[in-house]
Amino acid sequence: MIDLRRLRDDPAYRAGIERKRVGGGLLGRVLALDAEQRAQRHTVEDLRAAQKAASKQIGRGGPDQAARAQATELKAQVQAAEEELGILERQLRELARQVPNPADASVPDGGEDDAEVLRTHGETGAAPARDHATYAAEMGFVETRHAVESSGSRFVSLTREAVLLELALVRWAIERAAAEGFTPVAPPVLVREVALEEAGFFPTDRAQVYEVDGGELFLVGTSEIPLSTLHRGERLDADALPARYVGTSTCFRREAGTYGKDTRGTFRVHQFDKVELFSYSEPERSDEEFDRIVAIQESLVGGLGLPYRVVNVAAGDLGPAAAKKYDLEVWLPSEGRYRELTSCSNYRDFSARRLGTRVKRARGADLVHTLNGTACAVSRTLVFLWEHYQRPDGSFDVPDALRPFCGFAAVPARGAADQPRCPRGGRPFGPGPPEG
RNA sequence: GGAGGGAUGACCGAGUGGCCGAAGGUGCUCGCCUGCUAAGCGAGUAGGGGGCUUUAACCUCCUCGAGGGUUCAAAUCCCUCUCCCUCCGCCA
Repeated sequence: MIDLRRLRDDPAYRAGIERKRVGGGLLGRVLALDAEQRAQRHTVEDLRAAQKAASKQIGRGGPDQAARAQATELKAQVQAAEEELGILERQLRELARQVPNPADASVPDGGEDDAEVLRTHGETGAAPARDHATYAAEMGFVETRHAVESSGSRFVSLTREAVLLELALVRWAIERAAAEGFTPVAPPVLVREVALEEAGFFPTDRAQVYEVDGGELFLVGTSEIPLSTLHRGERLDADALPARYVGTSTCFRREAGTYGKDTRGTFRVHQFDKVELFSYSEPERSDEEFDRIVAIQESLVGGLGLPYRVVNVAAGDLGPAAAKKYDLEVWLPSEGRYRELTSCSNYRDFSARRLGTRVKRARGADLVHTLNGTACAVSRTLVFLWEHYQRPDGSFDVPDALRPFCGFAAVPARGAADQPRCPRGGRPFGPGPPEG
């Protein structure tokens, strides 16, 4: 939710919203309704003050039929005025929640193709013998046929060593985040609508989430949602900030509107596990916190030895809640281009306003800023590992960072004939021979 | 799944129709006092919205889990919802 007062008083705030390609007229209608609503509020409050005063008089004096009749009349007026106010408030809220968080001044103009490359790290290489999807299938790291039969397209089973790699990635990312002061959380993956709404997802992203239990609950697309409710309705002491959490959960996304995109492999799937960083920050410190999260992301992606670049996402591609977003894009050799692996967003006070999460100040309390960033999106990370860590002989080399967490250093090459019909197909499951 | 009890300020806790945004206590802040500490004494101490405004002050409305209702008047009565607790049943 945006700050209506700033919208009306602060031209820069409004300009930041307009850079997000807000449909013409929306802001004008919001401002007009806002003014109307405040005027009506004034009317209601005056009437209600009169009614309360009259009511107090009755309480003090004895039975007085005339005073009661007058109070009854005032009551009717208050009710009528309140009804009008209620209508205006609902209309205003409905419109206001369509207004996105303004883009920061440092965000480039434009859309998907206008991200600004900030820095590049690591050497890009030639395409491997097999792309990630072919390789994963050959190695028996994924099972797609039966997963698709039982669940549909964009569902896969991870199989054999890939399962241990997944656990290793999750464990590694959580430990790294914990070492940076992030408290581990394994939150619920089913949430009420209100949680999505307050986290800044509804109404815009409604088509992206799965409904469960007749619409009572929703499967989260990211643990950011339950993490954002951790301090809902609280006023935090300044010394409790920044409050940092690292969540791990399965994430569910409908991926509506992506027909035909990234249909091979596990690059884009409906269900995946993800480790997510989330910070609550004092407002004046959130830029610092943002840089800190990005630094952690770079150390994670860099720690896997993947060549990446950091891009400053353009205003039109930010999404409603983010004021600023950096993506880490990793080189995908088979496609010969950088693809998004992680991203970090500063929501400023946009979701804190609905969540009611504040920090105590000498006088009063201010809304906190919330930030989130991917630590490790497992299925997509595996895509990059499968291309960057397949050796010429077809074996798979486990990145050094993960070896202590998965218990093997390599997986021997396997051909098409080596694939089990299913994971329990009578073939030995387990780590390959120790490296060296 | 069935039956009952509960949710009040930073915390504990009183309050069953008006003088209650709310006793008392704890905590916290400031002051006093006492070699230091502890104790003691005095004062203060909710949040949010709107108006006005440079800020503050001031005015006003809302908030006693959430939403709705009754009433001139609701923390208090009624309804719905959420959450917590106890007992019974069921399943691990």
